[in-house]
Parts: sequence; structure tokens; C-alpha cells
Amino acid sequence: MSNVIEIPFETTLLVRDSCLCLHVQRAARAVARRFDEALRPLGLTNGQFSLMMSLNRPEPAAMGPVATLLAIDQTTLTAALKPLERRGWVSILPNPKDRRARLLSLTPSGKAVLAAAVPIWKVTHAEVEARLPDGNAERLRRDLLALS
Amino acid sequence: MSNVIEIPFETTLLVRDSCLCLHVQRAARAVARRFDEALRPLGLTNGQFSLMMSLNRPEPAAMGPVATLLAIDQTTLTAALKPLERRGWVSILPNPKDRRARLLSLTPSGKAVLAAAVPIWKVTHAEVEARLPDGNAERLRRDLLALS
DNA sequence: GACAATTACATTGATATCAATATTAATAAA
DNA sequence: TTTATTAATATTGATATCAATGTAATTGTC
Repeated sequence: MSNVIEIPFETTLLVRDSCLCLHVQRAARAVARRFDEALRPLGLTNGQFSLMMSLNRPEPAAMGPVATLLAIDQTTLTAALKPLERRGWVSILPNPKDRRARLLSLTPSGKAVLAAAVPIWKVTHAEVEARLPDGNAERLRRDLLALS
Repeated sequence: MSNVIEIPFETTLLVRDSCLCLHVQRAARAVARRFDEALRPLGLTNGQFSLMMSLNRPEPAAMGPVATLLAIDQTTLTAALKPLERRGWVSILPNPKDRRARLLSLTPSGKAVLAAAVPIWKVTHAEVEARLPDGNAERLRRDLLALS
């Protein structure tokens, strides 16, 4: 007799076809690759673009709210800021009113890179959105927000 | 006069609110964290679960088709297999009919872990799906597939 | 059958991601 | 005002991700 546990192949097919986690990871990777490729001439990745765009505020941002907005761990944000700071696109200053906190802002060259990225974003985003049936984008955004 | 390029804050808000890339990355991270947390007692991440499930086939799989199915780069698959092989959950054998290729299969202990993960997947998936309006899951899957 | 082109996979280097933990500063309670 | 708690961020270690590139084996062409 065999003691080997076998998962029915039908279960595998069910998980493959229905798993929202797999579906969303897969779409996230594919969309990320499209934006990464389009932004590559600027030396930006999709994540760096989103991060820098979220720093484009009237007032410098603290780290916590930015991490929450992007739905990333705070430690991920710390790591993600390093290459941007090294390139001189983001400035990270201690907050004099709370010395635990940091003030995050775009430098002039950071703003210039981001401004150059906006038209690329528009074109790429239109291409991605065109892959969806008409009118589905808004509902998709709502559903993705519900999962976040 | 100032030479600093300023991106209108309204542009930032537009990108934040409408960017499908940001939305899907954010949802992917949030859903991944849920599954990772649920699967943690087994020592599995969501990605490892999906990978191992995709290896649960009647015949051993080659690397290329698995990478395509998961929409990951082939080099990512090479890296992702290493911890699974090290733990004895996946076997990676040369294909005698094509010595460039590999035969990927689950070991008995890999099958056991995967079998233990299935009920966890079911519960977690139901929780995630419950966050969506009734009937939206199927359309969401189709839209995510269209973006992949 | 030799050689060019293609295919399948691995390696390297950089960044992304998170859990666990540590550090430092602000706040609240005694 | 100590002291305990909470809050904001950093560090470490492991895995994930991809581009660029390298290696080896197969296939197609002559």
C-alpha cells in the first residue's frame, strides 16, 4: 500500500483557475513589466514611479502614511527610498518637530524625472486599460481597492 | 525666476486614483500578505503555494511552461525552486530525453504539505472573495487575466 | 556530419518584499 | 519627574523579481 498523499488533479485545476491570489499576482507582475519597460529610459521602475508620485505633495510627507498609501510595509519603504536618495531624487530629512520622524520630499531633479515620466505613464496606462472590456476599468479599480 | 519643474498636484491625484498599475500592485501585496499569514504555520508563502500547486501534475513539468503559467521570469523560477528543493518538497531532475531541460515534480513530503495547505487556501480564499461585491469575483478574474 | 541558429536553463547584480527585532523619541501614568 | 507605554523608523535575514548575460544541448541547413 502507498502512504503518499495525492491531491486530486481536479483540485489543482480548480485552484489554478479560481485563485484570486494567483490571478492578482500574475496580473501585477505582467503590468509591472509593461510599466518597467516603458519607464526604463528614465531609470525608473513602476514602484519607484508610484512612490515618487506619492511624494509629490504640497508638504513633505512622513514615512508611515506613504507606506499605508502604497500598501507596503514600512521596512520596504525604508529600503525603497535608498536608491532614490542615492540618485538625488528624494530628500530624507529629520523632522525637527519630532526627531523620530522623517520628512520625505522630491528634489528638483526628482521632480524633473517625475515630470518626464508622466507622459510615458499616460501612454502606457492607456495601453493597459485598452486590454480591458469597455467600462471595466472603473469597476476593476473598485474591486482591487476592496482587496487592498 | 525658478527653473524647478512642478507637477500639478491634480496630476498626482489623478495618477494615484486611476493608475491600474498602482491599484493592482497594492491589491497584490495586500492579498499576498493574507495568504502568507494563513499559510505561515506550514512554512509556505503564497507564491510557493501557487508554484507547488502548478507542479501537481500527472507528469513532471518543464520549467518554461511553469514560468509562463505563473507569469514569472524563468530566472525567477530557478530562484524560487531552490528553497523548495532544499526543504525536500520539490525534485529537480535532468530530463534524459533533453539534457538541457529539467523535470520538476513534487516529492511525497511536498505533496503532504500541499495537501495540508488546501483547506487553508479554501478558507482564506473565501475570506478574500467575500470582500468583493457579490458576483464580481468571476469578472475580476477575467479582467486580471486580460491584464496578464 | 559540420556549423549556425535556436532553445532551455543558470548566474549575477540590483531592487522589492516582509517578519522579527532593535533603537530612539514622544507621550502617558503614577 | 521618573517610568512605562506607545510611536516612528532602521536593521537583518530570507525570499521574490527581473534584466543582462553565460552555458550547454538541440535543431535546422547545407
